[in-house]
Amino acid sequence: MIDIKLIREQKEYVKKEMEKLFVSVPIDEIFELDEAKRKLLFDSENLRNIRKTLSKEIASEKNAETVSAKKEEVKRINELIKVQEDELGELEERLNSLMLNVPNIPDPEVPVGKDDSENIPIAYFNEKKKFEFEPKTHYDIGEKRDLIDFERGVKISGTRFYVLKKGFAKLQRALIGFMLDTHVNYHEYEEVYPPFMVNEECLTGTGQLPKFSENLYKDDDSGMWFVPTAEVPVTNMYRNEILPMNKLPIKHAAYTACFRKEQLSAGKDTKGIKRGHQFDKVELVKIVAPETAKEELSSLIADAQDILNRLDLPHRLIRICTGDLSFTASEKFDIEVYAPGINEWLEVSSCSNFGTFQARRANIKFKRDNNSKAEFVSTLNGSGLALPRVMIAVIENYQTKDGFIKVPGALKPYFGMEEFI
RNA sequence: GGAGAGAUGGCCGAGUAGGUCGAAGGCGUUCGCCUGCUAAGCGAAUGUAUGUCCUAAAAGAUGUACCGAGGGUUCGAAUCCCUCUCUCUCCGCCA
Repeated sequence: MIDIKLIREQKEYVKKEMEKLFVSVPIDEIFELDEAKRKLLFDSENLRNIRKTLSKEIASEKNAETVSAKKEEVKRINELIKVQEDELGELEERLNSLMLNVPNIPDPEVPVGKDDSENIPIAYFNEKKKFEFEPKTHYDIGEKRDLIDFERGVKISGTRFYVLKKGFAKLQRALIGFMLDTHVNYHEYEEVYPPFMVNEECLTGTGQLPKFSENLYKDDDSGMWFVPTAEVPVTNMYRNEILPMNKLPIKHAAYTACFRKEQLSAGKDTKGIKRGHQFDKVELVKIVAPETAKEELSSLIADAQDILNRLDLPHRLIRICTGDLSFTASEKFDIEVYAPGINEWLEVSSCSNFGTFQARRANIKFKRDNNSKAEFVSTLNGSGLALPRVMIAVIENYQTKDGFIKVPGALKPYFGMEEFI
């Protein structure tokens, strides 16, 4: 949520920023609702003040007639208050629901562009590998060697589910361990293992709700939601908290499964394990003082990239333009890894700075010292990394001519004596 | 799932014949004094949200709300009533 005061005091500026996002946002309507709300609030507060005074007078008044006269007066005032506050409640509800759908304001450095075609690849890392043979796709290798079972995945769950077997199941497990270990041992993140199911406030707090409910799984019985990313439970660990400055920055690395409905047109991205309803991910989450957010974003990106560097995988960094920013982000970079079999750049991480946008929704604050007032923190996160696509990259980049996978050096400790999958 | 107890400010903990309670007291914290330094002692300050006035802004002044959440009774509720949530203890069940 953006600060309503921005709309109140700099309406035209906010409108211009929203234009950069190429979305239509009812800023004028919000502005007017806010005006009306404040006026009503002022009036009803004045009435309450009068009521309070009268009530106190009743308490000390001796004369019975005066007492009952004043009681009648307060009753009349209460009726007025009731009318005003009903209206106020309605206004606030409308205002709030509109505000919850206002996206974050982009950072000034984000290039203006209408959609993903205007994202900018800003750097390439690690050479693409040269093959003396035509590299196969991960799904060809997986099916041929019985390392992925797509049919049984569909049988037990449905479309876009698969079963990893043997070496591939182990590879995923090794990658999870490797990623967590790297972030904890070399990048100073604190590992957390959060619930995979959360209450509704969490999804509102990080901004998935109310706008994106159609992409989330929910258990109607308990009212709990399956996490679409570890960002949700981990950021919300600090919901409604005021953190002391010396706790910041908080850096967490968390493994979770992620669940998304991914209501794509049938046939898109259906091959392989690139996009499923359930996937594993190691997520990096930071809670920081606002003035450090931009440098923390840089180091977060570097931490995510480090995984790919240690695996020696070719990848590139993409700067996301305004039109392709996610709802909650003020600035975002994607990391894409190259997979030679399917010949695609695959998004394995999306690193975002949310500024105070999520902190406002989730009410996460900090105090610079004991006497200073609480301010909103900035939150950031990025995948570190998404498992299926790193799997694809490892499988396809490390394949041998005869369909085996050479274990990358960084993963050796997780494979013991095995050199090939 | 069954039975009982409870939910007050950063923490502990008063406060039920409803009124002057945003809330005693203690601890902690901050600032000042004192002291060779530290401790002790003394003094002061110390919640959040939101509105209005003032200001270039901050500061400041002032209003309102908040004693788990929501609703009700009343002129008036932390205090009474209802619903819900959570925590603790005991029993049952279970990986």
